[in-house]
Amino acid sequence: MTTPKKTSSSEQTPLEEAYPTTVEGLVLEERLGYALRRAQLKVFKHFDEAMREHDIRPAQFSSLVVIEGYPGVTQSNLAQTLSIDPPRVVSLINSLEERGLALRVRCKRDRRSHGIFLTKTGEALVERLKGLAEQSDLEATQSLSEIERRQLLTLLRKVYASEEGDD
Amino acid sequence: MTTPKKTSSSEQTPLEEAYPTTVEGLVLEERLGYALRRAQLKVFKHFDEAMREHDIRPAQFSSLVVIEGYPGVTQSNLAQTLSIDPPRVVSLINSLEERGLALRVRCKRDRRSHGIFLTKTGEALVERLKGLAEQSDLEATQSLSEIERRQLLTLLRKVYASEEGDD
DNA sequence: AAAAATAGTTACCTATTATAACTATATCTA
DNA sequence: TAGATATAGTTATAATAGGTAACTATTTTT
Repeated sequence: MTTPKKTSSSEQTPLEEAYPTTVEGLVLEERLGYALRRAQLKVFKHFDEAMREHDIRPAQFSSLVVIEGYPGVTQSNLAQTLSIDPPRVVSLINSLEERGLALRVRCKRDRRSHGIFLTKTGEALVERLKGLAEQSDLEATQSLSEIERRQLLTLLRKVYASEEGDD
Repeated sequence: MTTPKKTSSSEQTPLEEAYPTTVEGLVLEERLGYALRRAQLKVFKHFDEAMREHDIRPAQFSSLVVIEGYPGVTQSNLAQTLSIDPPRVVSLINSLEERGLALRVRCKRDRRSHGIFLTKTGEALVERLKGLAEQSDLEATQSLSEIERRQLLTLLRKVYASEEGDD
C-alpha cells in the first residue's frame, strides 16, 4: 500500500502518491455519524459471525429478546418498541413462526391483535443467543476496557433515549 | 399507551397489559450492537435533515471530505478508505461528477486508474456541508455534554480503528 | 347504525450492498 | 519479448432493508 500524502486541493492533475488508506486527520474522524457507522459495521460483523450457526439476523434477535421479556406483546407494540414499521414486523414474526420459535395467539379481548409468545424451542434458543451475543460484543470491543465498554453503552443510550423525535 | 408489565413466559394466553414501548430492563439494553444501531438511526436522521437542502447522502458526504483531503485519490483507495466495495464507488463518483462536484482525471502513470478531484463548486459545497454536519451532530446529541460527546467519539474510534479484521 | 380508528396484512417501490463477470491496462516470469 | 497473472474500473445482477399505500377485519366512537 502506498503512503498517504496530503496536497493542495487546487492541483488538478493526478498524483502519484496521494493515496490514503485511512481517514486519519480528516474532518471525517470528527463526525459522529461516521464513527457510529464504522463502529456499528464492526460490531455487526462479529454479531453475524456469532449468529451464523443459528441463522439469526439482528432484527430477529431483538424481537426474540423483547418477546421473551414481554410474552404476549402485540405486533404493533413490537414495532414501536424496536422503532420498525408494522409491515417489517409481519415478515419478522412470519420467519420466527415458520421456524417454530414463536407463535401468534389471537387476542380474545381484541380480536384484531395477536399476542406473540415464544415456543419452548424459542425460549431455549434465545437463552443460548443472549450468551453468544454478549460474547460477540466482547470480541468486537477487545480494544476497550470493561469500564470503557460500560461508558460507551451509557453514552449511546443517552443519545438514542433522549426524547425529541420519537425515534 | 398501556403500561408495560412483565409476566411469566410460560403463560401461553394473550395478555391485556403486557405491552412495552421501550426496551428498558431488557437484556437488549446491554447489547452494544443494539445501542449502536439506535444511536446511529438518530444521528443519521438529523444528518439527512441537515443535508436535505443539498440532496447529499452520507456516503456522498464522506467521499467529498476524503477527496478534499486527498485530491487525486483513486477510486480503489476511496473504496478501501471508506470500507465500501468498488462498484459502489463507481455510482458514487458518477453522481458527484454528474452534479459537477468532482471529476475523474485519467492517471498518466497508470492509465487504468483515475485520480478524483473536487471542482470549484465541489470545494465550495464541501466547506458548507462540513459546517452543517457539525451542527447536525450537536443537535442529535443535545443530551450529551461537550466532554461526553468527545468521550463518545474517542470510544467509537477505538472500536472501529482496532486492527483485527481489516474493517 | 354509521363513521372513524386500529391491528395486521399485502403489494409495491426505492435504496443499499454484495457478487460475478467483463475490459483495459499493467506487471511479472520464464 | 510472449504469455500468464494481477489490477482498476465498470457493468449487470441479485439479495435485502426499508418505507408507503391501500386493503380486510375488527373495535370504538358518536
